[in-house]
Amino acid sequence: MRLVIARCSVDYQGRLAAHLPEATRLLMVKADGCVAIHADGGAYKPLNWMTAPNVLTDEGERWIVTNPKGETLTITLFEVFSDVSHELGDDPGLQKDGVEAHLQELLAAAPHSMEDGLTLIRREYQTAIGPIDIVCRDADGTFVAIEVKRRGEIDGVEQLARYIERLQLDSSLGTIRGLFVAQVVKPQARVLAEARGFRWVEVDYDALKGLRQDDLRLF
Amino acid sequence: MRLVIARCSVDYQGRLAAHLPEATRLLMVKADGCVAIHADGGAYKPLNWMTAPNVLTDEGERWIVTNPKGETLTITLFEVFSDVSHELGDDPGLQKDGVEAHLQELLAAAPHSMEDGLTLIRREYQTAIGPIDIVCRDADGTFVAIEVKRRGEIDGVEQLARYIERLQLDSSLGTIRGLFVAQVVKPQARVLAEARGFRWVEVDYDALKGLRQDDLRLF
DNA sequence: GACTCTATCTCGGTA
DNA sequence: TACCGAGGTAGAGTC
Repeated sequence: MRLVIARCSVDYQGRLAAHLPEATRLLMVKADGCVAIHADGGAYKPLNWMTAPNVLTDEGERWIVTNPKGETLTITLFEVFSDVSHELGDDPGLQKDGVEAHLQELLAAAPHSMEDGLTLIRREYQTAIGPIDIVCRDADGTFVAIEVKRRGEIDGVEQLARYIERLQLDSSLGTIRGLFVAQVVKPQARVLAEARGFRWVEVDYDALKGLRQDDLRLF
Repeated sequence: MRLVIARCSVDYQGRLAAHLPEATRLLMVKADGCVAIHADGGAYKPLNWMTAPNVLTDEGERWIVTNPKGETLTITLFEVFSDVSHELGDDPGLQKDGVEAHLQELLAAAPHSMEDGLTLIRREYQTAIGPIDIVCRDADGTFVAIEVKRRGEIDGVEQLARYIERLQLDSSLGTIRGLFVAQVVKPQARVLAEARGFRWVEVDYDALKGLRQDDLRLF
């Protein structure tokens, strides 16, 4: 990684046209060729950038970055205050915990935590307008389409409505009802879900993790 | 701005939990207090970060960043390779050209490029739930509500559906039909638009710009 | 301040 | 590879 602090102006021509007037900024060049131009505020997005793959031509007082799509980033350097390079090596990467995918996985492994008597049919059930998170069958044998969110808001309910509408058209599953599951279901989402005839349930992520721990201990 | 290159590990506890194992990375601290941790690849998003407002406690081998929402970022430093600071000052900011606003402007100036026989009624037509990008009248005198996107995806179709539903309630415009316009309309969005009874059209931004040039030459 | 929508989104997954 | 959805989305504009 190369870090240059310099007074510079920048022009980008590509998906849009953009210009940065002369000022002092940080130029960051990563090992994979990515270039980012940062000001001293406004995290974390750079003012301007170019993503890999690209080619950096360093003519000293002018850098020209081009990529295969024909986009160009032109940096004109007026004064360089600092220029340091350091080899960082590969990064082992970020370990995340608590995202929607994980929540969905835990729920699929324990459908009863959403509603008594549910049995899993399938995760990521494909339709023409996208996958339904979880499909189950309830105690009466009725199909239940389940939308999982970390935060249950209106657009999640709409998503579920679309899927069910679609399923009714495409398939011969008979009656399908909707179930909206989230760690927190916002008031507006509750109202809309009920208006659409869907049940909604709040689930506890940490309790689910505990459940999973118990499962692991059993086997 | 302070730039530290160090072997470190990082933990974030907040909207989710995340952990970065020990490795060499760039730590960027901006004048407004924002902290970002970058690896030597990947545009332009940091591996981990904390946005302002926050408080950085520098205990030498351990940095603890906390914000008013109760989120914490803990950075443990094992070895520091470089540590430079530089005052950048305020940035004049980015000047952009060529985003959705511009596309909308070009289309409003040339409604026939979306559909033959359209005449412009109004741009940014206000409703209780937000503005409709463009409202036109077609050859038969029917009102047409138009949603403009650079990339036409499902969200945009839903947005159009909400506006039209709202318009039908609020106004006495009679029948209103929807038109979904984008440079690219994704397959799922096509399916949903058709299911909702909306036409969809793909338009060419560069051709529209050419059109505008021609107009300018005429006057 | 709360809400809405855009983005040169980025990033990861999958067909 | 292209497409699609999630995001600690961030950031800008509006009410």
